[in-house]
Amino acid sequence: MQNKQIFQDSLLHVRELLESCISSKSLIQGKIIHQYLLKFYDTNYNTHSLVLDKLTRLYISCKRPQLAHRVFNSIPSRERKKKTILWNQMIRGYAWDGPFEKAVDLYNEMVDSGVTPTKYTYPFVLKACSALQDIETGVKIHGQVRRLNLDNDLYVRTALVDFYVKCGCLVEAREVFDGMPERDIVAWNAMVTGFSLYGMWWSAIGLVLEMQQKGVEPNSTTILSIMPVIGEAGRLREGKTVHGFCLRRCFNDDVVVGTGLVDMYGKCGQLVYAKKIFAAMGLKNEVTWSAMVGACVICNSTREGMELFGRMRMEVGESPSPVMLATIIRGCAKLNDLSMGRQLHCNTIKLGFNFELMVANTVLSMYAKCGSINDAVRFFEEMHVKDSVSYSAIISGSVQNGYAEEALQLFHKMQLVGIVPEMATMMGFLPACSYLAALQHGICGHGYSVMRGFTADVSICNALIDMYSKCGKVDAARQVFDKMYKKDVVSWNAMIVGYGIHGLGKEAILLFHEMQNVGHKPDEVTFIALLSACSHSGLVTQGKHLFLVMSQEFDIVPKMDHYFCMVDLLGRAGLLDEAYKLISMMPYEPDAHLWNALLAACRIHKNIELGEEVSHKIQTLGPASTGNFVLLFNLYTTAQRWDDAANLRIQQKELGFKKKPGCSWIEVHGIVHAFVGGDWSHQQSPEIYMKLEELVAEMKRLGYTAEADFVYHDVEEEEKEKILLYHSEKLAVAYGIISLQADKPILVTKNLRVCGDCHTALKYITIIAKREITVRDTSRFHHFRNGICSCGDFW
DNA sequence: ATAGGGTTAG
Repeated sequence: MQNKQIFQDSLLHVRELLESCISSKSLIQGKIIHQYLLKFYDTNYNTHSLVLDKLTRLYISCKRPQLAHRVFNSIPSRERKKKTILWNQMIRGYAWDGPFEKAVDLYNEMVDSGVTPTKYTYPFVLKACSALQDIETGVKIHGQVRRLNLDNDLYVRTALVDFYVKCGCLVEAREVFDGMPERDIVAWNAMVTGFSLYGMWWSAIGLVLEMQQKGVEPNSTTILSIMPVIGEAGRLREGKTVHGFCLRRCFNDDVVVGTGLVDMYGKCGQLVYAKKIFAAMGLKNEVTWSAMVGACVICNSTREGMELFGRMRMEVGESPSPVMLATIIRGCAKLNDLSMGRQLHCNTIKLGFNFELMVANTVLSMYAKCGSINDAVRFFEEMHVKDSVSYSAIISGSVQNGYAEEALQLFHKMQLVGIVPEMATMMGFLPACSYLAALQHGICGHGYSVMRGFTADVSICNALIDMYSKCGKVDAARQVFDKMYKKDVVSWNAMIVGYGIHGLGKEAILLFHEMQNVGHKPDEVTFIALLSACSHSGLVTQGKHLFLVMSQEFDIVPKMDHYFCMVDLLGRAGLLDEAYKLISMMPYEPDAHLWNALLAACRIHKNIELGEEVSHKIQTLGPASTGNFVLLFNLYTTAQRWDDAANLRIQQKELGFKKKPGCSWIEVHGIVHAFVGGDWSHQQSPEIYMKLEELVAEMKRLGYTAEADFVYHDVEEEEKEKILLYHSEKLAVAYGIISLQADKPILVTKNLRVCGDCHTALKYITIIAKREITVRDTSRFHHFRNGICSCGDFW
C-alpha cells in the first residue's frame, strides 16, 4: 500500500519532469526519463497512461515524430480512440518534419478506427499533402472537410488555400479564398504567395493593394513573398513601392527583409540601390552577403562581387557557404575566368560540398562556359548524383563547344537513365540538331516540346525556328513563327537569318518591314542578319541602304560585325575597291577576320594584286587563322602562279599550320553519318565508292571535268581528280543516294565552305540521280535541283 | 531571404 503511494508520487514527479522537458524541448533529458521508465515500471498501461501521453508530446516537440509514433502505438487502441488531441499532435509532427506520407497514413488510420477528425486535424493533413504534392488526397480531404461542415473554419480554409497554391492549383485556391467569410493576414499571405510562386507579380501586387483596402495590414511575410517575384520580373517601379512601404513600417531593420531588398534591386539591375541598402544594414549575415555578391554578378560587376567575397572572409572570417561559392563560380563563368573558377572549384572540394547538386551543376556549367569542355565532361562523369539540370548543362555545353554529336548522345543517355528532359534541356538539344542539320531528331524534339507544353515558351519556339531553317526547312520554320502568339526580337531575327541562309534575301527584307509594322524594334543582330541575307542574295543596293538606315533611323551604331557583313556584301558583288574604302573609313582597327572577307572576295573575282596586299596585311596582324592561307593559296592557283602557291605552302608548313579537315555529314533514319575526305571508315564504304565512280562516269559523259584549281599542282592530274572525287561532301551525298528512298531529298552538312568542284559536281549529280540535294555549308544553304544551285553560283 | 540549365548574328 505504501509502495503504491510512493509509486504514484514518483509518477507524478515524472510527469512534472516531462512537462518541463516539453517546454524546454530537452530531448536528451526526456530520453533518459524514458529509459528509466522502461527499466523500472512494468508496461501496464493503466499505471502510466498520462506518462505515455506526455512522452509522445515530448518527442513531437523535439521533432522526433517516429519516436513519438512508437510510444503512441504502445497505447492500447481502446484508449487511443479517446485521444483525438494526441492523434492531431502525431499528424502535426509528421506534417512538419516528415516523412509526410506518414501524416496522411495516420489520418486515414484515425478515420478508420472511428476517431472523428476535428478542425485541428485538417490543417496538418493538408500541409502534408502539399509537401507531397499529392493533389488527389488533398482534394479528397477537401470533400471530407465539406461533409463535416468544417470548411467555414478560418484555419481549415487557410490551409486549403495554401494546399491548392503549393500544388499549383491557383484557380481552386482563389475559389476557396474568395469564399472565405473572414480572412486573416495568414490567409491573405497564402494567396499572395501563390501568385508570387507562379510569377504573377501583377496579381500578387493587386492582392496586396486589395488587402490594404479591406483593412488588413501587410506584414513582413507579405513583403517577403512578393519581393522575389518582383525581382524576377525586373519590375523596378513596383520594387521601389515595396521598398517605400518597408521604410514606412520599419521592416527594413529586419535582416531578412533587408536581404530581400538587396536581392530584389540586384535582379532589377540596380546595383547602386542594392549597395546602398547593404551598406545601411546594421546586421548582416551570410545570406545577406551572398545576396549582395549575387547582385554584383547579375549586374555584370563580377569583379566587385569577388572583392566583396574577399572582404566578407576578412570581416566575418566565416568559411563561405555553398550558396556563396555557387554564386561566385557563376561569376567566373560570366567573366570567362577559368583559373579563378578552377581555384573556387578546389575550394568547394576542400569544404566538402563539391558534389552538392546545386554547387556541382554550377561548377559543371562554369567549365563548359569557360570553354574547357574536357574538364566539364570529366567532372560530369565524376558526379555521383545527376539531375536534369546537370544533363542540360553538359548538353548545351557540348554544343557550344562544337560537340553537337556528343550532345545528342548525352540526350539519349539521359533518357536511358530515366531523367526527364526539361525545357532548358531542349534549349541545348535543339541547337545541337541545328548544328548537325539532324532534322529527324529535331522533329522528335519538336513533338516532345509540344507534348510537354514547352511550345508556349517564346525561347523554345525561337530555337525551333532556328532548328527548322538550319535543317533546310524554312517553310516549317515559318509555320512555327506564324503560330507563335507572342514573339520577341530573337524570333524575328531567327526567321530573318533563316531566309538569309537560304538565299531568300527579299523575304528577309519583307519580314524586316513586317516586323516594324507590328511595332517590334530591330536590334543590332537584326541588321547583321539582314546584311548577311543581302550578301547571300546579291542585294547590294538594299544592303547599302540598310547599313545607312541602321544608324540614321534606328540609332544603332554599326559594330565590327556590321562592317564585316558590308565588306562581305560589297566584295562578293565585285565592288572590291568600295569594300577596301569602307574598311579604311571605319572607326575600328580592321582585324584578320575582316581582311579575310575581302581576301575571299579577291579570290572569287580573281583580283591578285589586291589579294596579295590584303594577305600581307593579314600576316602582319599575326596568324589569326589558317583560312587566309587557304584563300591565298586558292587565289594563286586560280591565277596559275604555281611557284607562289608552292612557297606559300612551305611557309604555311613552317608556321605549323594545318588546314582544318573538311567533314560532311548526313542524317539517315535518325542516325548522323559523318565523312572526311577519302574516308573508308564507314561500314558501307565499298558501296559508296562504287556509287561515286558510277556517278563520275556519267558526269564525264555530260561534260564534267575536275576543277583542278583547288588542288595542289604538284600532284598528277589523275591524283588531283581523286582527291577531289573523294571530298567529304561527295561521299556523304553518295551515301545519301544509296541509303535514302528515291523520293527523299538529300541534306548534307559541311563544316567548311563547299568546294568549287563539289559545287559543280553536285549540279550534275542532281540531274543524273534525279534527286534534290541540299548542302549546308558554314555560311548558307545550296539547294541543287535539275542542274542548278539556288545560290546562283554566288557564295 | 541568398543558389544550378536557355533562343538569334559573327
